[in-house]
Order: sequence, then structure tokens, then C-alpha cells
Amino acid sequence: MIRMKDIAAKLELSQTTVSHVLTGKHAHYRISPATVARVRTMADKLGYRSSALARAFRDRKSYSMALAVEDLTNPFWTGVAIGAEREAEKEGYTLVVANTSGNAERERRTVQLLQERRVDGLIVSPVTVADQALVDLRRDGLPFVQIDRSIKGEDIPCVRTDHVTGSALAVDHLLRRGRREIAFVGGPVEIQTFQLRLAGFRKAMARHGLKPAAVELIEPTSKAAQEAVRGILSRKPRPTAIYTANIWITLGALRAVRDARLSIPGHLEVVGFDDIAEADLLAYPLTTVAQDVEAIGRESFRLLLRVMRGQKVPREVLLPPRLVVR
Amino acid sequence: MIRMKDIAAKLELSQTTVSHVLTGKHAHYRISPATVARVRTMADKLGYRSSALARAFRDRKSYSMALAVEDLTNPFWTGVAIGAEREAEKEGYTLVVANTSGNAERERRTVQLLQERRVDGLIVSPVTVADQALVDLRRDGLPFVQIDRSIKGEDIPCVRTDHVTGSALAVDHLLRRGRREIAFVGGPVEIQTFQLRLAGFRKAMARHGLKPAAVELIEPTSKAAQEAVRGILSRKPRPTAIYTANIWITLGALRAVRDARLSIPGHLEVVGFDDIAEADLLAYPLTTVAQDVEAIGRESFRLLLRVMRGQKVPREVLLPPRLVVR
DNA sequence: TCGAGTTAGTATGCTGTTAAAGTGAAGTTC
DNA sequence: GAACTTCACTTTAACAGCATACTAACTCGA
Repeated sequence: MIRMKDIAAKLELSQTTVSHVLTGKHAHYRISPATVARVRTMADKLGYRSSALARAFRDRKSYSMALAVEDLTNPFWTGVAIGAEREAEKEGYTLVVANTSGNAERERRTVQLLQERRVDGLIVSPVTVADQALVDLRRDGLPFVQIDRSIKGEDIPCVRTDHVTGSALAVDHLLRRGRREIAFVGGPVEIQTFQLRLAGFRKAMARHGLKPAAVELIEPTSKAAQEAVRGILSRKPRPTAIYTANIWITLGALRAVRDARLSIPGHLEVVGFDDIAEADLLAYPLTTVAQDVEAIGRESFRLLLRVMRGQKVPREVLLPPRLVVR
Repeated sequence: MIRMKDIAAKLELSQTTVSHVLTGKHAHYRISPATVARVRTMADKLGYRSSALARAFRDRKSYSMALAVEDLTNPFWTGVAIGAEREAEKEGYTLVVANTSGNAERERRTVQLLQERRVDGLIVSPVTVADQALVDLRRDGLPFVQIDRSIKGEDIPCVRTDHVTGSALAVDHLLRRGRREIAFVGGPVEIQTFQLRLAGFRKAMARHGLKPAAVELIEPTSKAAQEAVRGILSRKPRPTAIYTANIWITLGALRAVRDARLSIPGHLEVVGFDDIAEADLLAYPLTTVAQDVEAIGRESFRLLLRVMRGQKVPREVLLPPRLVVR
């Protein structure tokens, strides 16, 4: 790899002069136009690539941020990543996307790795509400914000969709359509996302004097949901609607409906959290509570920047969900 | 941030000794067990995180690789990224995933950025068959391999699905089902992926003495495909099958079929390249040519490692496609 | 007391940035 | 015209955190 030193040697200049030119500070240091041209030409000719590594080392600032999320096969997280990446690029930062696999131990390792990489800031989606790795992180002083959910008892800003309102949208929609026996299928409440969606569901039901027809908390996978919904569908009386709190659960529910040879909306209705790009092509009309995923990514990056600059930040940024009726 | 120096100062040891301990070389340098313990305890207590930045700088090796792909909303690329990431982690590397947006200029910038970050190697999916950025990259000596497609005239290894065979699978399937009037809808041939899929399609048809019912090359988006397929469906006679060369095109085609109120397989059949996780829930039975996306990621990472180690590498690694009949 | 075996320290370099200093020529002052 | 200043341009030196080759000091038994 070509270094500044090499360019300097070739031109019999000091490395400093080369630096002045290549960082565009030649005006400030009054480097002669001839020298500027010579340096630039030589840099080009040798294919010089400045070392962001060396610069980061010197500046004690890597100009990179990290986004640690749990499942990049989930379009929610992909969308968030794209939103954050776009904003990062605009601000001159590199975004490193890392995987926690929704696993506390892996999250701990990932966060440590990112600290070692000296990322300037971190956007992270806590695996559980009691996430020691993040409490430690705070102690270490690495600026970070949370996304989609937050840990308990620490005052760390969080960007997420208003899950409670999202659930209300789902429930109100179903009630408007005359469905009053509504079952909830969600993930574990250790994950705040599900906790809030469930709370919102209960609250919306209660507001109408209704009780959930069923509440199932399972692993948020299609398979587990398929199983759980199979159970729900075999109940007598059968619920007239199911509210599924996550995309995988929604897909599992639809599979269970198919397996039971029931029809939507004839036998029951399904409303799911998270929109599905191919929803219009599904065999079943599926209403969803859609989140503005890229906005979540974008806003969390912006929030992180504010945190890093020591500006005042809100404790929570809630983005409104949107009901997509089909 | 705590440095080795800080630990050394606290313990009244030299930085060297601390380094010896923390890099696990205390046996080799015969550091006394007591000292080892003291150093470790202090490192722990202070929350020391070694600077991968400083190490990378010193070693002139960042232990990071990059994967540059064009569209992370496409499950193909997400899958590839996950496969590569998994393998990278196994080998002690960090994988940086970068976006080229399928745009030559952005690709050039991305590659340059990655070079500046001093990634040790690069896995890249060339935007076009004549990709100057990659020819330059080769000159710079950065080890890299190609994924899914390759540039012309350079002898750079490439990992991809056997697109030609994939097309043959699709055609043979349709012919077995008695469909002989098959239309092809694909992306621009500047992208080798589509070029090969089209070539495979033509070859398979020719082998049976058939001519394509239509060949449409469009932007690989659902919208463009919907439009193009609308045209195809209004032809007289109407093709009895459509082979769509990419996931977005497939979805667009299905939308066009829906808009035309045609049925599958009654009026026509659709076979698409790339599998869709929710395919079983779609309103139309959809047969697909599935790729082992994670294997592509995994194998390309392995190949890259071999390149970096100067081992002999095949020019091409072809992974077999698999027909998923629905 | 010599040397082997232990244990720890000194010095150096990796690349880029920047404050501070230097150089040589032209201009100014007494 | 000698001494000083100014200006335009460039260099010197130090530093960021870690790894390691080399060096040093100390202990102990022969």
C-alpha cells in the first residue's frame, strides 16, 4: 500500500506537505500551486489511498457507528439498517451492521467487539429488558441509543414505533368489523416490543369492555405460531379474529388458518404487526399495522448524533404506526 | 478509554508486560502467575477494551473483510450476507457489509472507502460486466472475489449459482407440464446474472426445438415487470408460461396475472428464479428455482481466504440450483 | 562467581495530522 | 548598507495504542 511518505519521497517533499495537500488544507498552509499539482498527480499515479485506519487511530475517532440488531432476515431490521445507513452516509459516517441473534451472550460479545473496533456510537436493540451488557456499556461511556425497545431503569433514549397505539389500531379495526373475540399471539414479554404490543392490546380491549379470547406468548417464529394458532383455532367457540404481534407470527398464523381450511374473512380475520411487501399477493387478505422502518433507522441515527454532541435528547422518540387495511 | 498504559501505571509494571499478558503470550515470555493474575484483574476492573484500531494499524491487517452488494432488501443478498458473516466470524474476521445500490459510481466510491478502511479482502458483486473499479482494484492488489457474476476479461474467481442450469430446470419443468409457449422476463444483460439466465433459457428451449414466446429485458423491479407482463398477457396467442428471472420480476408478474384476472395454473404458469419464503401462502402456486444463498456467502468467503493465503483457487465455483415445485 | 533460568523493561515502528519552527527572498527602516 | 521584518512556502517533531525484538536485572545452584 502506498503511503504519504512514499509520495513525499518521490517528490522530495516532506510528508507534512503531502498531508496538507491531500487533506485539502493547502490554502491554509499556502502550499504553492505547483506543489499542490505535483502532489496530486503523484498520488493519483501511485494509486494512493489514505488510511482511514491511521487517521482514526490518531484522531481517536473512527467515523463509524454500529447498528446491532437481532435478525437481518426480518424485513423490519433490514429496513431499519437501510434507513440508518443512508443517514450515516449523509453525515460522513460508516455504519457497521452487526448481528446479535437475539441472544444475550452473543450480544455481549458483539458489543465488546464493536467497542474494540472503537465505533464512535452504537444503535442497539436490547435483547432483554434487563440487559447487563448495555448497563456496562453506559458505564464505559460509549454513546448509544436504543431502537425498538429499551432496558429497564436506565435513562437511555429509544426510538421506536408506538406499539401501544399500533395495537389499538389493530383492535379498533377488528371491532369496527364486528369481531369481538380476539386472540393475541405474541413473543415473550422479556422483549419489550411484545410487552408493549400486548399491553396495548389489553388496554384497547378493556376500553371496549372486552377480554382477550386468548393470549399466547411463544417464540416469535412461524413454526411456533403455526402450532399455537392451530390450538387457538380448535377452541370452541373459535375466536373470530387473531392479532399477531410480529411478521413471523403472522405468517405462522396464516399457515395454521390454511391447514385448518378456514377462510379469511369468512371464518376469522387476522391482523398482523409489520407489513409484508407481498401481502397483496397472499391467498388471504391481510391487514397489517405497518411501521415506518426506514424512519426508525434514520431517526435513531440522528438521535445518536445528538447524544454524541452532548445535545439535549428526548428519552423516547415514538413514531406513529399506520394501519394497512386489506 | 482505558489503555494498556493505564493498567501498567496502576500496577507499576511496564506496558510490555501488560501486553504480554493480555495477548496470552505470558507463557512464552515467562510472566509470573502472580503478575498475570494482577494484570487480568486490573484489566477487568477498569473495563479495558483493547483497541482493534491500534492493533490493525500496527499489524497492517484489520482482520476485517467487506461484502459489497447491491440491494439488501433482496432476500438473496441478505442470505448471502448472513452466510458470509457466519463464516467470517468462524474465522475470526469481522464482515463489513456495504451497499453499491447497483450503481457503478456508488460502487466505485464504496470500494474506495473500503480500501481506505484497509479491509483485508473484498467480496463484491460487479455492477456491470465491464467494471473499471474492479480492474483498478486488482491493480491495487487488494484480494477479492466476485459473487453471483463476474467482469469480463479478468481472471478473478467467482462464486455463483449455475444460472444456466437453473434456467434449464425451469424450462424442463414447464415442458413436462406441457407448456411450450414460454416467455422470458429478465433484467438487463449488462448484469451477467441475467445474461446467463437468458442464455440458459434460450439454450434449453433450443434443445427442444422451441423458440421463446417472448423475451423482455427490463429494469428488475416489480413495477417494470408488472407493466411488461401486462403486455405479454395481452398478446394473441397468449403464452402459456412465463419464466421470470428474479424475485422482483416474479412478484411483478404475479401482480400482472392478478390484474388480468387470469388463473395459475389454469391460464398460464409462472416459474421464477429465487425462492420466496412466503411462497406457500401466495394466492398463486409458484414454482421457483431456489439458490442456496447462504452457501454462496459461505463459499465466497472461503474462496477469499484461499486467495489471501495465495492458495490455488478455481476460477469459478458453481453451486447447483434446486427446483421447488408448487 | 559464573551462567542458566526467570522475569520485566526499553526502544521502535506502524501512518497520518498538526502545532511550532525554519528558510530564503523580498521589502523596510534608520 | 546593515539589521530587521514580513511573507510565502515547507519542514521538524511529537503523538495516537499496541506488539515485539532486543536488552537488562535478578535469583539460585554449581
